[in-house]
Amino acid sequence: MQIERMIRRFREAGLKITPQRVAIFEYLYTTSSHPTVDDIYAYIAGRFPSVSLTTVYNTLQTMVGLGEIEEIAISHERRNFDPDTRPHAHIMCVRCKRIEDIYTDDLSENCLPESVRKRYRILGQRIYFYGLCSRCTTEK
Amino acid sequence: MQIERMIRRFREAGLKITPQRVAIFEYLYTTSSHPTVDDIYAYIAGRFPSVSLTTVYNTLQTMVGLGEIEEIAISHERRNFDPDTRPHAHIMCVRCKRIEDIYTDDLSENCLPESVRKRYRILGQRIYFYGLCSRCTTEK
DNA sequence: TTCGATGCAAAGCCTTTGCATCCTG
DNA sequence: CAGGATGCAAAGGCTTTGCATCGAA
Repeated sequence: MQIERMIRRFREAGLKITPQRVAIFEYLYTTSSHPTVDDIYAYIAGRFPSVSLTTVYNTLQTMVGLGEIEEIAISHERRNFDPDTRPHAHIMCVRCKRIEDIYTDDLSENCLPESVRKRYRILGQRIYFYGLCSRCTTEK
Repeated sequence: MQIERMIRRFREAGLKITPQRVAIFEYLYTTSSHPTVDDIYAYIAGRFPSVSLTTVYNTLQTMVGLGEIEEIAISHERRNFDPDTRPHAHIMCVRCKRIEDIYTDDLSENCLPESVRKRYRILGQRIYFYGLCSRCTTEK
């Protein structure tokens, strides 16, 4: 299971397992969405009233560093995290800001011309779509 | 020319043409890069020492609203703007943060499955690549 | 002359930093 | 027991807001 995996991952990296960190793992891997720092903080604070934002920031940064979660830069308004590191695209509704995963085979690595590819060591890729979801198209 | 075009665009939209705004147009359309708010502010301030950040923010927001420039969300660290609104991708060096344009025919609209497409009115798309540029690979 | 645009200062967010204390390993 | 992790408060950036003044049309 994902949570056990993260615990192992942290241990192997010489990092300590704290109840706060475990709670963050739990939240990340049992929520289907793409939580923000505040989403995570709100949840953890429900279980550890004394938890600090600092801890949430630290842990998320550590997990990003381990390559276990990814930051989604789809919007400057918010910083969302994605515990699913398989290559996939995202679509955000510009009105309700909800983010949805898009899984597809064609992730257009191919759109990278040779001229660029030979001047970079490619480390990652992101594909974002923006639109109005059906709910927001209807409302008002 | 681009600057004249923007002036016309603003007039048509019932907006006023001020020297500050013209200076912003000039900077945007004579710089090949992907400036941040501060890049733009620094330039304008060189010509209008009294210019305020507020004016830069306002004008950029207005231009985004008119669809004349685009915000690049490739990084949460900075907010970059792109005066080139033709569909194209970007690649950022994760070390020096430089952003480069990538023009290519295959912009993988196709990677959007029917199941998603029918639930959204698609408004835009962004493709970002992350890598290490040759200069940064060599250095240090 | 009018109403939008500007500039300044203050307020607001979000994120990071410093440091003493805590607790995992 | 040692060193990493936590929590708190303060500092820092960036962006927005409010408001009086200015100036394009």
